[in-house]
Amino acid sequence: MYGKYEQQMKKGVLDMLVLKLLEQEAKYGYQLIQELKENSRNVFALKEGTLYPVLYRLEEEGFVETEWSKPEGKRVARKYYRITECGRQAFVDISGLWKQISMGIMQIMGGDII
Amino acid sequence: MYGKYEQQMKKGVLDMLVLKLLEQEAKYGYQLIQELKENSRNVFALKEGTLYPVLYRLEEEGFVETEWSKPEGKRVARKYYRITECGRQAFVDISGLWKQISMGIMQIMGGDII
DNA sequence: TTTTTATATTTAGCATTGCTAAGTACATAA
DNA sequence: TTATGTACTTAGCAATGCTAAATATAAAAA
Repeated sequence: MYGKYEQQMKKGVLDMLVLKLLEQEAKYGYQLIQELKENSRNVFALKEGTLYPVLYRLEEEGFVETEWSKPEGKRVARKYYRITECGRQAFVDISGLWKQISMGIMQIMGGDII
Repeated sequence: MYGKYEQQMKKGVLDMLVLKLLEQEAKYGYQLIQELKENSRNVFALKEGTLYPVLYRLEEEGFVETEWSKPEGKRVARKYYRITECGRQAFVDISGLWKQISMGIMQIMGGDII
């Protein structure tokens, strides 16, 4: 019914969420999809066609670096994404922005958001 | 620097914020711009070219109705926007969606958002 | 009277990004 | 030999916030 709002509201935060998950250790695309879905309790259940373009963008901007590797016993090779120093700084700045904006929203929404 | 993220993060919430401000009483465009800016402490400082298309959309979707009126002593006529019953229901649903999504974000972000 | 200013609305066109949908590739299991 | 599960890629659409500029009017200033 209001699906278009859901889509729009997610804009701009995916980069931040992916950087967050990469803060601890390098991960590959499929893994990120699973973790986003689990950690957000199904709110961010992305299709591949949504996540991979995010990763390519992050790489272009220099926020992550990639490396192919095929762990033994695994079916196919995986492309691991590792956050860069630049990416860590971006994460700090972008999440600061999100704090600011979500505070602005809460101030307008008042009691309607708890 | 990260201005594009700011722009994207605001997507989808403007409709909700405008409906929230219209919940109490009918208001006109310029007034909404000022209130959004003040209430959000400068986070949502919209140009006219941003707000008016939002209002037209809300009208098309039947969430608001409009009426021109020129209060005495005022310079120009104003177009007042009044929320409809349908708009009130939409507000409830859209703000529910925002709660859900922002909760999802917080769950992934953990301590980075407080 | 004429010009300036403040108020208020409208519109055109761009950039970004989440989505659907489809396709590729390969190793293991049936 | 075929089917399945894992993993990555790409094309193209839809939605919306932004910049920029134009229009209109009445009150105030010159």
